[in-house]
Amino acid sequence: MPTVKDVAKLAGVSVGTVSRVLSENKAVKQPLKERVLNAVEKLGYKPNLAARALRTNRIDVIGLVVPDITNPFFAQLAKCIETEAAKRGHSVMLANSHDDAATERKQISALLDRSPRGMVVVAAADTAELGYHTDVPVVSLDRRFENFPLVSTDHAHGSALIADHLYQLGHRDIAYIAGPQNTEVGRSRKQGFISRIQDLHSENDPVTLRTYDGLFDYKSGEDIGRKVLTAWDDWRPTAIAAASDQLAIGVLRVARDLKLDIPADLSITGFDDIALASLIVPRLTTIRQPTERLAETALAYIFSEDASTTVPMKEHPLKGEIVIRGSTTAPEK
Amino acid sequence: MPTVKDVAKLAGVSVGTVSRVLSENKAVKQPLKERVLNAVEKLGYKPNLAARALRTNRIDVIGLVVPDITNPFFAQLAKCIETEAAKRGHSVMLANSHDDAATERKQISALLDRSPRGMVVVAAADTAELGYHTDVPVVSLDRRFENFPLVSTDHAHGSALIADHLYQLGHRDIAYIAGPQNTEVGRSRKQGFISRIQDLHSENDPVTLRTYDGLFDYKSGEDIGRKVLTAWDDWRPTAIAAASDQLAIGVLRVARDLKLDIPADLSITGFDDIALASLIVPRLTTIRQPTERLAETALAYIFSEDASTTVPMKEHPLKGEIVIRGSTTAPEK
DNA sequence: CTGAAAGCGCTTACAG
DNA sequence: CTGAAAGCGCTTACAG
Repeated sequence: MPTVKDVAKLAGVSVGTVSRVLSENKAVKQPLKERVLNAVEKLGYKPNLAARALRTNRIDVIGLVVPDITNPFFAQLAKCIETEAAKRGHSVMLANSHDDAATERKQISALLDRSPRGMVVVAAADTAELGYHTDVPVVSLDRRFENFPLVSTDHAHGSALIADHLYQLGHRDIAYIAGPQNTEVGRSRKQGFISRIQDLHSENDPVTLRTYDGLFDYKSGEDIGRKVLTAWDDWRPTAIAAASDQLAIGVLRVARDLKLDIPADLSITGFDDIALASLIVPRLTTIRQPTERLAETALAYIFSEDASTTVPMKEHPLKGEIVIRGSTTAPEK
Repeated sequence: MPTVKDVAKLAGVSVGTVSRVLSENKAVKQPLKERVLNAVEKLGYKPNLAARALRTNRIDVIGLVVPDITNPFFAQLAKCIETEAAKRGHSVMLANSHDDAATERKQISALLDRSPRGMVVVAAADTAELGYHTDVPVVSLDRRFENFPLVSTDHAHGSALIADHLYQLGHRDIAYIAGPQNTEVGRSRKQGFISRIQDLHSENDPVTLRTYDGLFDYKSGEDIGRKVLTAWDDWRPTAIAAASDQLAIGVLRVARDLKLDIPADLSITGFDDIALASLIVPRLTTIRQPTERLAETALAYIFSEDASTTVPMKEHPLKGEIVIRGSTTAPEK
């Protein structure tokens, strides 16, 4: 592998000049610059990234920690982060926390040890405190990690869109299956839904809402869905709003087992718009998270001055949009 | 950040000794070793990975290039690779090739520039030649990249298991939806299926098999499924075997649109056993790929002597197993 | 068994 | 505008 030295020799300049040509580009005059570039070309020179990293104490890598890359939403997010990072010539280092605080901590410090340019973390649900003092800019994505700035969708807003949609269709008996209440995401989605329903509710035209807390996964959807749907002698919702697509799909599954016709007998909504949402039957009405913009915003922060100057980031959550598909309709009279 | 120097000073030894304690461990006598370890502890010393990389020309990182991390099977694979790498103290650098040869090439050389310990690549479908000459051990996973050693499932074997299963259920009119025929995976699965059916076929008890070529994705399943299922006046399969779960799920979707009862009217099978396969209704009969063992084998190769000595790897594909679920049953008389 | 020293390949003040 | 030189933090022959 050729080094700066080889390039310098071939171009008849000093290594400093080679280095300058390869970076600042200014300063160096045209004739020299050209000779260097030619030598680089001829030798197929590629800078040794480790040496550069040692010198500059910085590496063109973004660390990314997600709870589970197998979760379609996180995979989507990871893909967008990778794309955004690539735009800036950075690679991404991926680790799974398995939604476990201890593993998360281990993974984060493993990545931090490599002194990446920045760090994006989608926090584990049960994240614990662990006081980092690092120069690496860290940003939370989707779920807040510690008290690092958070880039996320406006969950309450998304939930309100769903509430509006169901209300407008005529639903007045609604069940809400919430995500884990030890997560900000779970809480804001639930809160946003409840408070919009409260706004819509009136004495003349009352809305009955029952909420159930679960996790974000399929299984939770199945379990809670079964509970809700087999207690019909008591009370019967005409619509179930779930805090995630995976929950919604779990509910859908149970509903089908129970021979219900979706959406005729029961409307179902999700949240996230994972790829699968439009592949199941019926297609799922849901909230589309702006994943590209989330990734873009997270990386923009990392590369911004603010990240290094400890200026707290202005957090303005990004709006999602409602995607109305076949899983919702007006309730039967 | 403390350095070896600081540790050495505090422990009253030379930096060489510190380094030795941190690596070889042998050689250094107990009393000194202890002092060093104490100093490390007290200072919270962590080695500078860039410096180490510069010196050893090696970094504890595995590069991983997949066509699309959003594809559930690749996500599964990535997760297992990450887990295996972590066991050996390595991090994973992830890149998506978007199933495009040019992007793949770019991503691979970007990762190679960082001189990782090894490189795992799940090739893009339309991979092109690009003659790498690198010291980094490269291994192909699932789909062969160039002529690097391949770790994969025995696709033909898996397909044969499906063929056996359908035949034993009594199916004699079968459609096979193949994956892309410009990929080894697509070809072996198709070939394995066809040849097993040919073995089963006899004059007295003939089997009719029609094959259709597509991609591995949902959409292809929908498109081809529709074509096959709406041409029933001509010929009617009682079972459709698809070359991937995603294809199968696409077929399932169309079948439902056409008011078919699965499996009563039509049996459907997939391949891969992605998480989704057991979440849809009905659950999908499919071939489970041994993802953990695939990841394990790929990394074992990278860390083996063979990888550096250019000894060609013995490629023995790993057997998958059939998972029989609700999407298959005996055909109606 | 341990220390002193060289050197990995860069970048960047410092002169001129 | 360009060169000579120091130094980033390690590891590893080389002596002793």
